[in-house]
Amino acid sequence: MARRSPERLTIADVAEKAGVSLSTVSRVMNGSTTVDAALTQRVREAAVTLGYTASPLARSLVLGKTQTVAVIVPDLGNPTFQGALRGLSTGAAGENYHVLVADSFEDPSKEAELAREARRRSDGIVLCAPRMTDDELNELLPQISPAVVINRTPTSARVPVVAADYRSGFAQLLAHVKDLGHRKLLFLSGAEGSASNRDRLAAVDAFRAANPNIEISVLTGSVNFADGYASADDVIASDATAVLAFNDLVAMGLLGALTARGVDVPGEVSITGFDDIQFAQYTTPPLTTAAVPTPELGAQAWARMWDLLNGRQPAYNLAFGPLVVPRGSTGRPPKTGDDPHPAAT
Amino acid sequence: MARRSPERLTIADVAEKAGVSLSTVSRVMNGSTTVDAALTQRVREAAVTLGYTASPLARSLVLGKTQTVAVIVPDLGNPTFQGALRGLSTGAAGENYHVLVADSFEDPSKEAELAREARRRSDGIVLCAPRMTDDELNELLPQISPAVVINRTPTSARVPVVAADYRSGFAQLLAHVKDLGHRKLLFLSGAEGSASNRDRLAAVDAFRAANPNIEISVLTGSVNFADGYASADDVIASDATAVLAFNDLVAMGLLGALTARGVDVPGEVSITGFDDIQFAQYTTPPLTTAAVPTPELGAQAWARMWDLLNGRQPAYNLAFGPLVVPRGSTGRPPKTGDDPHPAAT
DNA sequence: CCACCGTGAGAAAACGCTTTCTCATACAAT
DNA sequence: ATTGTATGAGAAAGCGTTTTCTCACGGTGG
Repeated sequence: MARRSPERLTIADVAEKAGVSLSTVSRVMNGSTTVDAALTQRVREAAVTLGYTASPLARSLVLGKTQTVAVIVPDLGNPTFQGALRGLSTGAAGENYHVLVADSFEDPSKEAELAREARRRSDGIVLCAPRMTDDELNELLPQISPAVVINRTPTSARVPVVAADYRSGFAQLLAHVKDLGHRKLLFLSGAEGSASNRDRLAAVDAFRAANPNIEISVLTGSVNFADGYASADDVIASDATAVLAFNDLVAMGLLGALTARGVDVPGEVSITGFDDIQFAQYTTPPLTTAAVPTPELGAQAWARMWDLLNGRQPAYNLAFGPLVVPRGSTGRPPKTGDDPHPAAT
Repeated sequence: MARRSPERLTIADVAEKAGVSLSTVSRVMNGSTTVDAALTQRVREAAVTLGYTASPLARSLVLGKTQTVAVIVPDLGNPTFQGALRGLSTGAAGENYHVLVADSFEDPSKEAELAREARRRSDGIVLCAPRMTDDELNELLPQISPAVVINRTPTSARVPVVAADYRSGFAQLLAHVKDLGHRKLLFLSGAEGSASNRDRLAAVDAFRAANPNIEISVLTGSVNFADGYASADDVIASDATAVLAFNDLVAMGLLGALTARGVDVPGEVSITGFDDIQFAQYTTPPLTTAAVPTPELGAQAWARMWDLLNGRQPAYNLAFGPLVVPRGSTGRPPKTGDDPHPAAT
């Protein structure tokens, strides 16, 4: 709240100074035409010399809108959500909207309450809650409407969705390593029950069905650097020739650990990430990954929120098809005797 | 604002259901002891069955506080501010405070107005405004009090400051490359007038005075990847053997460009960054840099804001002395005939 | 010349809460 | 029995706006 020591400036002060009633000042400030030109002028001057601006709080209370949207993210440290936040913030700023941000710290049990509370302080919610259950989500969404959901599609609630198509992106990555000749794959999957993880697993299942001769094992629970780093031993123990990490963070952690152990990438093991965060191109070797335009995700989320706020039918749901960016971390598998399908040289 | 379609639930509804007056409900909700136990119970039950929670807006208006702090950052895409935002958000969440975030897009002319507007919607401002002039800052700070400033020290206004000591950090980096034997240095400086850039320049000046035999040239205006990448030609044209980039982003961009041109790092040119962002250790070669604990910066900023909000004397100002993390991107300079002080082999 | 109407400005209600003020009740003290 | 004092609850006054309602004024038409 603004300082109250120098007696907060109120609309009454302006009215007094201009010699008119409160109502007239309000009318002038809100651009009502039904005010005499001379009075308008007087009020304007009074407001300027006093340095008056209406209290957003009082306006919000009577107008029933806060000029604010809230974003719920599971982890502010995650580049994906940073990108989305940035895109959203840019869009909101363009319409003079403010952004309230809340970090749920990957705790699905907090997300709903966080969202409800944030909703009361804002005009709408942009929700990134990959780990919340479908039931919770379906129950929550009607309560916090208007809402826009990022990176998952609620089963029942009708709500605008902006997402990266993790399934198709992951399918492309699988095809990429298959084309390179890998026949023994390992997927370092993310958090159990995370929506985008389910999408990746769906791609794995489809791939398995289509390629019975290719073996894919799954190791679960890797979402960040440390997890990737810690998985190195398991990766080595499996004798997979290609490891598909849940995301770039995991891939980079794994890459670091493997390099430290003297494992050659991609000579002995190929690694892929996901997201194409700004830094993926600077690893050693540069990381093959699937590119997700996160700021655009945020921008599109804002576009839909803006439609909603203006009572318009929001634009179509959107799924960005990630593009595979082949870089140095993937290559042909090492030639070993037990390769059932040796690549033609 | 919450939905008004299903007739927003108000304190009057609870009062009616419990058969008491509004005042009593309010007293119960705010933990006043002067309410009969039986009534308290009735009110509690009514509130729960109705699912009532007081409107934060109305409370804010009458209480004069919003339970919200605002952060102004110059660029949400910059890892330094992301880290600070994260640390701050964590601290605020711990006290049930909310965080409003505004991105000034590196535009100093917007920062002041952004801060003033944000201040009116919050109880305090955490300001990262490295490029605002001292005069503007000194004028602004009293208007938005309580405020905490990150990464610069206002000349006149008395305000808590939490900062990384860029000068000492940069001095250490200079010493590091000097010790390696470099005698011809290049500083890719940041935005003219940025506070943390001035600090680095101060370190350069002191270093020059102390080491007249070492040549340091300065190239100005690099703050991100692209700038670093674009500076490659200038870097090659200067025949410096060590380049100190403004920050890790610039260093990584430069590194990428030099690698692409076939320049050996650190064989031909050594490179240092600044900040030690999470990704600096994954470049090729890993980046020598000075580590700044950005989340801690945010956490400490919150601690001071919290003191301020509670009318306490805020904790001492804090300057984190960054630590040099020597990695692969720096090494001994190449031996050339014109080296006046060839390193002993 | 009077009734009527449009124009524009002030008074007052509303937004949903907190808190002070006021008052009724009950109990202890004289 | 009567005054005094806790105790606890309701009435009402804000907090700073917007907006509806009301009304005064001056000009037009009959």
